Amino acid sequence: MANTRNVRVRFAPSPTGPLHIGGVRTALYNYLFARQNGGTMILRIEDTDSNRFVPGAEDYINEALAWLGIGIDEGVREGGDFGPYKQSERRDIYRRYVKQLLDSGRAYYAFDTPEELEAKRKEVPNFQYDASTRLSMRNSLSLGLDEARKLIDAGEKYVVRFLVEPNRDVTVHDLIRGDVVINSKIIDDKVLYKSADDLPTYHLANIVDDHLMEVSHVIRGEEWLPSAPLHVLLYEAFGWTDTMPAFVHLPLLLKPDGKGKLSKRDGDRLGFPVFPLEWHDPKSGDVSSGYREAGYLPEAVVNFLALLGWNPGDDREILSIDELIQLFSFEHCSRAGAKFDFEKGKWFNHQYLLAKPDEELAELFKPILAAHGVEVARFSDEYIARAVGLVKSRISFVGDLWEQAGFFFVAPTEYSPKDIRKRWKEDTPAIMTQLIDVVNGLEDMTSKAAEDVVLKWISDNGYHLGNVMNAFRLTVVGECRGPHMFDITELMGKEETIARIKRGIENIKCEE
RNA sequence: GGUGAUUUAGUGUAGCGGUUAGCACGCCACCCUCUCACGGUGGAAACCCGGGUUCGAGUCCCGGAUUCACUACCA
Repeated sequence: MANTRNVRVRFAPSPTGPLHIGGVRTALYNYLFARQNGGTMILRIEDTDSNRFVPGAEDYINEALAWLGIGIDEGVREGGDFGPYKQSERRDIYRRYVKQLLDSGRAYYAFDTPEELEAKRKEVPNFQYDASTRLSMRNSLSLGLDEARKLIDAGEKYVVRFLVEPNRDVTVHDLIRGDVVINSKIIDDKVLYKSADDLPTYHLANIVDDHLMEVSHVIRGEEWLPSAPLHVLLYEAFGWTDTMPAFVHLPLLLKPDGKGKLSKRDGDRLGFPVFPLEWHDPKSGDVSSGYREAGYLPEAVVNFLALLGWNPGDDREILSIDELIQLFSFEHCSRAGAKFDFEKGKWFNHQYLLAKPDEELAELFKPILAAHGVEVARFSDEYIARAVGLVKSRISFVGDLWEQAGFFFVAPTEYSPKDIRKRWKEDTPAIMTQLIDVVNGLEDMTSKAAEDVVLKWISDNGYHLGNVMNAFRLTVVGECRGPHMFDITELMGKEETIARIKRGIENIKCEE
């Protein structure tokens, strides 16, 4: 049944902080699958833990998904026929279904306090609230329903627990892992609802919402695999097995070094972002770096993330969002966790930067120029775009543009000592003085034309090509690197070129 | 501890009984070259271990080990 239904998937984050890059990938896979099948992508906010609510987190999620181009069809902002899409606004619904479970004897009231439970866990090693222990606890099964009602009427706080029958093999059919079978005896009587805040826990809310929202495929992280059997049991208890969604548990994103799941802290520890957008923690005031602010292009992040745990089945790596949508499949999802490789991410960004039109990169460069005190208006769009075009093969991030192309906008005030030592000889100032005349006499500043003249002058005078060219470069760029020399001078023009050579002669002192 | 998942170069992965085990990032060398890049060429580098099945196993089966996740009135 589930296979013939309309594809409806959901991304269901908790607003407990910034959206983690692993969560972004889960959202992406949901999105790709939805688009591929002409389905619906739902964004559901799972805020059933009132204690962990973080202001700003929901906005962050929306902004991050929007930046990455992960479109949402139904959600808090988008609306839809299956709302509300925020769990804290669905209390009435959950109450109704909790009652259904209670009435059918599939759940019961429990009065044990968190303190009592903690004490029990200390006292009994590996304590589990289940068929073997529930009768020794304070609940409507051990106390009797009448007694339980009295306690509730007296205002005692309670929870509703799911009654799990032991010793049943529960099968979870996972689209990338096959059948996973586990025995129900290792599942505890999970808390489904807490009277203290009149809210369900994840498990209940999740199943009810997925059912009501007619979700066809549950695509989520592998950390949910152990609780999937519980979810299957819940679908059974509700009598919804016919329409139970298909399960897909994605491999986790792991730390690049060491062990374990990629965590919030790894970013700043290892020097790369683990969040899509920069995040300012409202409580601690801490700032965590984001891909957007680090100069990543959203298409590159999407492409990189898509390939972490999935492949198209061939050697292709640079894939547009449309290609990803077309090619995505669970069959080609890997099963093991993927270590996050920052270097590869950098390479992807580089590829996308190379492919991006110079004019677009120029627009991204302008604010950076301004931030460095450059009066951007003094330069034409064309000048900026051409400068960007000359250096983009050597950048990984938009932010690298300043380092690589800054000299097009500000003449060097310092010169690389290392390069001076290597290329600025005793006779260099004299040769540079001659070069001024040569450049001044240039009728055509076009790269090739200028190159022909200057190179001929060098060879006619028997000068050392490398030394002269690098000294020239030193005066114009400030160090011995950058694009083809005559591409630079073509763009800068005769006047500026000569001015820089003059400044170089005055300011560069050879140190023997 | 228990349960489940997992396992091909440093990393991400292809492979779906017979391949010199492919690709990409990173690394090294050379070429290009006025420099730094880009690009090109080449190189080092992998089937977790042990049993089986088979003429033949990275591919199938069993056992072990590994790593990861879960084991909350968190998701």
